[in-house]
Amino acid sequence: MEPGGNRRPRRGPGRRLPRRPPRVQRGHPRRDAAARGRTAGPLRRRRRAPRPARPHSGPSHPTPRRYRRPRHEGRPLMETAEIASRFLSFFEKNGHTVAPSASLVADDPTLLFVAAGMVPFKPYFLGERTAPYDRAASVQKCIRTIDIEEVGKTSRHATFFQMLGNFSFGDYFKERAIPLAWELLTSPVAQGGYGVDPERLWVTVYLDDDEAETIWREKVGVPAERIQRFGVEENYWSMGVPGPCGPCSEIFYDRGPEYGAEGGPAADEDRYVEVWNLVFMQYERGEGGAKKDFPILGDLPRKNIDTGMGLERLATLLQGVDNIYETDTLGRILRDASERTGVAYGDDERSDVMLRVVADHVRSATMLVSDGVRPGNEKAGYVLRRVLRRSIRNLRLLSGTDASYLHGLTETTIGAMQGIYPELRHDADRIHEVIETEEKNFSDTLRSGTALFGRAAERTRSTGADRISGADAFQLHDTYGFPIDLTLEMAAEQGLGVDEDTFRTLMAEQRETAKRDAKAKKLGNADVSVYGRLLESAGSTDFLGYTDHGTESRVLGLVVGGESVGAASAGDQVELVLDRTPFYAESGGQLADKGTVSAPGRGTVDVEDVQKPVPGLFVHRGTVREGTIALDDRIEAVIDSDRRASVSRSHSATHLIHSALRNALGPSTGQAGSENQPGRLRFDFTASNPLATSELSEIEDEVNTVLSGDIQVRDFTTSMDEALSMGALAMFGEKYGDRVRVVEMSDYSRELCGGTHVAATGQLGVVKLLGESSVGSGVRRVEAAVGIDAFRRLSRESLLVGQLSEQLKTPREELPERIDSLVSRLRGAEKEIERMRAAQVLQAAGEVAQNARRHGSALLATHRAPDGTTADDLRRLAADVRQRLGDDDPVVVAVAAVPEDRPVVVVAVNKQGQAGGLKAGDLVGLAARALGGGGGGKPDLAQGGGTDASAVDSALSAVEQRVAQTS
RNA sequence: GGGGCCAUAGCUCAGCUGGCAGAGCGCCGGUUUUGCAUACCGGAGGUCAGGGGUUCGACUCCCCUUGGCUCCA
Repeated sequence: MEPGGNRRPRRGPGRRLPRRPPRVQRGHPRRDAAARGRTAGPLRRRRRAPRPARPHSGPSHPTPRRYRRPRHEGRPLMETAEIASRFLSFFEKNGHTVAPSASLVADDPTLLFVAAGMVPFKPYFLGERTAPYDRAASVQKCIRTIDIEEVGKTSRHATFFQMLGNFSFGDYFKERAIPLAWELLTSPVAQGGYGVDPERLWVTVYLDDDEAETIWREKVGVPAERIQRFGVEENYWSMGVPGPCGPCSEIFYDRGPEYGAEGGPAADEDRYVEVWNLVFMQYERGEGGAKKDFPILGDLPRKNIDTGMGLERLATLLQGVDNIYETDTLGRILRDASERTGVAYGDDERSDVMLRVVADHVRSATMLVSDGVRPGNEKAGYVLRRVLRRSIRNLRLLSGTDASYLHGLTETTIGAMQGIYPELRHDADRIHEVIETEEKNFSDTLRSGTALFGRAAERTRSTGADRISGADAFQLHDTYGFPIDLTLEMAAEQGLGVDEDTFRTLMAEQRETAKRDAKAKKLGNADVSVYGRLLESAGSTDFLGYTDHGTESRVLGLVVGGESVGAASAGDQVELVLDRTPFYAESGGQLADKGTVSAPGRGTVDVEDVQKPVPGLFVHRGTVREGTIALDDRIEAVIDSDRRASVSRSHSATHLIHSALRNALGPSTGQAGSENQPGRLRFDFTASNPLATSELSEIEDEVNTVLSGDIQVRDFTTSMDEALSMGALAMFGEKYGDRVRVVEMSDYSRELCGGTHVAATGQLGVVKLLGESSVGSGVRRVEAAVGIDAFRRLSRESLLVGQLSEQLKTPREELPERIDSLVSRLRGAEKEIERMRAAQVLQAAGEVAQNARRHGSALLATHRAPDGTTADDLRRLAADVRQRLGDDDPVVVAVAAVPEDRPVVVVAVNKQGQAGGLKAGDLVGLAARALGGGGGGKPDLAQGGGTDASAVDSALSAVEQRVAQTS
């Protein structure tokens, strides 16, 4: 850490750095170091020496804000949106289906986010699902946070990026993928290509992939000297599990001699930058220990193509700028951050890094929120929180103030990105709200953290140390979320250091325990592969439950204790996979059906739960009630129809409540989860404030009015686009482009939904909201009873009110006022009693004081108050008597009583008494021991007690003895 | 998934090794009559999140539940 803190990096004359000269004139430009990334070390060590102070440039001359525009003057700049649309139309022209970007939140439970362009297509490559097309192309949003610390320090690390990719599912292979990529890159701009100079392109192929090399040389015409061979590390792809694998071929761009040595990608990674990676899924790989050491089982029956080209990186090259942060989109955000904070870009490496971090993080946060992620303490929400808080922190460092720039920057980000993602504009209000709420939460954290820091600093100084301990710094970070860089900075401001080594050790320890734990958890996860294999052998389960409550079917899979078995017998916990099923598997908040699966004459299974551990596979969990059940058995599957009907009522009610909520709170209210049980439902939604009671009853009223209209409930299947254009509500993470099921209740409610519903809303009977509560920050929950359960509840409550009315002899409508008045009268009466009792106790004070006896110089007053006198009263009495006896002589007052069944004793001693060695605590301890207990307090007033109520008098005389001895 | 912390007046929070539940702001009343939070005096306001335990005695110690904050994965 540098002395003096770094709160205002650009302030202070010594820090001002000269603007960089244009890059071509630089012998060994600083940016090259940045481009070299991780190998270059922390940036601040590469800072140049400051230039002498600039000549005085006149009064009231504002600091010029400089931002280096991309170096493209004189030729048209191809904007990122244009690069993306060219990519898609090129492949569309070549027979590809354009697939819209999937949500950043991965459909795959093993992944936190979509981190590569091929993720949405993974099921097709793995053969889990049949692709609806042979060829596809996409621009895919991606989030990757592993390198979050590198962001801004290198030319290409970002937490959010977009991948251009074309995919072939058993259709074309190398012979077509290679020329297509080349054609798009090199064909002239006027003809829809990117117009890259072919002379600047190099390619690499895998060690033994002669086939690819031949295509490059003969079909494309790349000279042999610009083709290089790379090994497993760079040019071989596999997923680390059995499945497809194969060689890759990459296209590199030569940025020119000023960036490094000649000799192709093998020689210099900074000069030759990777542009496009073509993956040829050619072989089937087997089980293997190490990641690069596995057996090849043979050729894949259907070979696939998966390619990926980083949109930001391509834009960097096509726009002739130095790094991804200076391209049109990120550059716009960066420039905005620079203007808002008043910190010029290009002046100082450290503030440049911060500006880049802000640009990247604000963009990531905006995109994440748009895809439905909310800041939280785990998983996706935590990643979002981290990037948001890092941006706020960096903005504060840059501007040197606590001012908020996030709203404006988010707005700029939406403007910069809406060309590719028009939904951002539509979601703008919600995005702003989420981000600003988090900003406020972070401020609260910082405020309380600052107070805690102050205490830690005080503690440090009081022990004479000059460094805040690592444990304190870690506690601030771990428990209170107070960032370590802030601790360092504030410590420096107070002339203190921080024990960073210990801090790091503690951090490493925490990481270790979390990892160990995650590993232990893996054991439970391992059996997911069982279901993968089942899906492979059995195929997707046919779901008949929308229309049928029972069907004949066949047992295709049987799992006991996580292992596939051939048969199970009575008492076994089993998991069944059927050919087809009427059982609804828990999803979309709707609980699973229950029922039975029986093989006539052989055995019966009670089905308790149904889940889809992998998409498409229904797993029926239950217990074999009698007989046996075996693979290939012909069975009868029947669901519990009453339960189903009840759950369906809840689900339909959920849709009505959803609509009513949106009508009441506005369209930014989104569903955040739900659970439909028989007769009861729970609906979570986004809202920053609690619902007023009046709003709740309005919503309830609206729902019941609508349902009594007995609207037909209709469902149909359509395309996602069609559904959205009809205004159907979709949860986040819904797969775009797929066929979707829509459930509609005339124009009142229309939602994408896979669940089961009633035929008409009249079947719901009545919906009763039971209450509203908070689930977490920004998310609230309503619960409701539906149908007969709702009726019974209302009926019970009505009965209860009747009972109250009778007991209080008050008409029902007047109950609230009646209770109010009863409560306040009761309180008044209690206070009066308290007051009177205290007065009564104190009445004795005069007499007690008069009866004080003298022991030597000391005055001792003892008194046994009547039973029922409380400890509070005894204290008042003792203090009162002590005061009456004055300060002239040493005074001891000992009073005792039995408030309930156990005796209490209080001793008061005045100043002189204490000076003479009479301590209330000691005396009371003496008395309390006589009572069979203990006691304590302060030297002037102490209290004790015991269990033996008959010993009160001897307790008081024990005090008297001691006083007599001492005085 | 695994840790850490917190819950006290309407709000923000103090409350030490268990012994009388507090401050600031806000609110109400009075005096003052005002240059951007006017000053002064007085007052009301508490199931110390809920439940159990230890103890003569629990806001304080232990356990459970609920809610919130936070870190790591």
